[in-house]
Amino acid sequence: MLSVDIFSRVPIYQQVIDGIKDQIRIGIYKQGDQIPSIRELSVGLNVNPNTISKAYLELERSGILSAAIGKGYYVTPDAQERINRMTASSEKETLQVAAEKLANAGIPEEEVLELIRQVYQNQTRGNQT
Amino acid sequence: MLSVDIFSRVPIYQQVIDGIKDQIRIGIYKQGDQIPSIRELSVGLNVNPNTISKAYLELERSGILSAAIGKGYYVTPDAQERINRMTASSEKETLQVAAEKLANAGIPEEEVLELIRQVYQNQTRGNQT
Amino acid sequence: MLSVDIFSRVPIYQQVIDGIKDQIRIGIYKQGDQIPSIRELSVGLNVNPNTISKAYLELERSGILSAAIGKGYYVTPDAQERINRMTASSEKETLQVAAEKLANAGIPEEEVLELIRQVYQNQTRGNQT
Amino acid sequence: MLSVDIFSRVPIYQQVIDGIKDQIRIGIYKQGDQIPSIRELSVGLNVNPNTISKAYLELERSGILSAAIGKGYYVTPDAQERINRMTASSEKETLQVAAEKLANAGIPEEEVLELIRQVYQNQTRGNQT
DNA sequence: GTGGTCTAGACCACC
DNA sequence: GTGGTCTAGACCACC
Repeated sequence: MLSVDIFSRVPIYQQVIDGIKDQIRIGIYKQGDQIPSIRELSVGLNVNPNTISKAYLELERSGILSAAIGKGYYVTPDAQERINRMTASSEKETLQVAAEKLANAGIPEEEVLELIRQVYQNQTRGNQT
Repeated sequence: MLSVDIFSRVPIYQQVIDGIKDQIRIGIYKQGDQIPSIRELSVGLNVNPNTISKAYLELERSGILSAAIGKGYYVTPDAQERINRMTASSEKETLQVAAEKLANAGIPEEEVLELIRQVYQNQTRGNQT
Repeated sequence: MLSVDIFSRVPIYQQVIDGIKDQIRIGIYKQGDQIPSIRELSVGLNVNPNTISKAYLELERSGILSAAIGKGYYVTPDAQERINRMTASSEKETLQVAAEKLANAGIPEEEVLELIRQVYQNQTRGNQT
Repeated sequence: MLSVDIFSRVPIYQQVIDGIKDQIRIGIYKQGDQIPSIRELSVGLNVNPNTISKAYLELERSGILSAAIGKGYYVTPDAQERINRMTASSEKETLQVAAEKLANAGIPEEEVLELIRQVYQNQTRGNQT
C-alpha cells in the first residue's frame, strides 16, 4: 500500500513520513495500532532500515507515533487530530503565499476562486466513490 | 532591496533568481535596463560570484535576461510578461495541491475561499500604497 | 497499584524494580511478606514473565527479596532499611549533579534552597494524609 | 577541548551535544560564530560523521545552532539564553524528584539543604579560579 | 570546501 | 523478535 519512488527529489524518509501520515488519515492505522516494524517496512519497501528509522523518529517527534523499545511503534491517541491540524496550518500558509504571487502576476481573483471550487468538487466526487 | 538569507533552505542562487524577478515585476528594472554586474551583486550581498553567475545564467535561459558579453546583463523586452506567465502556471499548480490537502484535512471550502478573498483584499490595499 | 508504561524510556524491568521498592517503602509489603508470583504479576501488568523475573532477580541480588525455590519471593527482614540506604546514596549524587548544573546556568542558591523547602513541605502534608 | 568517551553509557552523539552546549555556555563559541564542520569534528574526535551530524541536527532543532548548507553550522543569537533556560527547567525537575526520594528515604531537610550549600560554595570557588 | 541523504551492516539492550 | 547507536563510506546539491 505504501510505496516509495527512489527517483523522486523528495527524500525517501520524507516519502515514508507522508505515506504513514496518509495511511493514518485514511484510517488504515488507527490510534493504538502498531505499525510495521522498522525491519519489516525496510524489506517491504526495499529501503535501508536507517532511512525508515529516520522517518519514524520524525513522526515520533511530531507526536504521531510512540516507540515502545523492544516492542515496536504505535499510533498515538491524537495522531489523526495532530495530522489534520499540522496539515491545515502549513497548507494554509502555502496557499496564501501562492495566492499572493498569483495576484501579483495579474491573475484575477475570480479565476483563483474558481480553481479552489473545482478542487473541492473533484474532492467530493472522490470521496463518494 | 535585494537580500539573501544563508540559513534558508532555499538555495542562495534561487533566492537571487526570485529577487531579480521580483524587482523586474515591481518595475525597479525595466526592459532594456542593465542589472548589477556579477561582481557588484557578489560584493553587495556577500555571496560567492559563482553563485550570482549561476542565477544570471538561469535567468538568461528563461529569457528574462540577455547577456552582452563583456558588457553585462540586460532585461529582455518581454521579461515582465514571461515572469507573469511562468509564475501563474507554477503557482496555480501549488495552489491546487495545497487546496487538495486542505480538503483532505477537513477544512471547509468556504474557509479556503475566504482565505483567497483576504489575500486579494490585502493585495489591493498594498498596490494602492 | 503497581503499573508499567511501555512507552517510557526507563526499561520495564526497571519500572518493576522501582515499583516493588516503592511498595515496600510505603509498607504495602512488609518484611517476611510474600510478593506476587512472577506469573501473577506478568498477567496483571501484561508484561512478559522473563521481564518480571529479571526484576525479581535484581531485587534478590540487592538483598531486598529472597527466593524460596518453588514457593515464591519474600521480602527480606532488612529490605526497608536497604532501600532507604540505596536511595539516599544514589539520589544525593543525582541531586548534587543537578545543583551544579543549576549553579552553572545562573540559578541563584536561594532559589534552589527554596525548591528543596517546598518539596519537604509538600512531603510532610502528603504523609499526614 | 571537546572530548568523547566511547566506553560511557551516554551515547556519543549526546556527549557531543552536551560538549557543544558547554562550550557555548563557557563562551568558547559566541553567537554568530561558526563551529567546527561535521567532517572536522569527526576526524578531531575520531567519530563517524553521521554521529556528529546527528548531534548537530539535534542542536539545530533546539534552536542553538543554524545550518547554512554548503557553508557550515553557526551559533544562533539566543543560543546561550536557550541553553540556560533549558538546563534550568530540566535540572529543576531532576532536583525536585531527587529531593522527594530523599525525603521519602528519611533524609532530613537540613541535610539536603546543606548539600546544596556545599555545591554552591564549591561552584563559587571554581569560578574565582 | 559544506551539509543532507542513503546504503550495508554491526552490536547493543530490551521484550 | 523490537528499537537505538554507530561505523564506513558513497553520492548529491550547494557555496
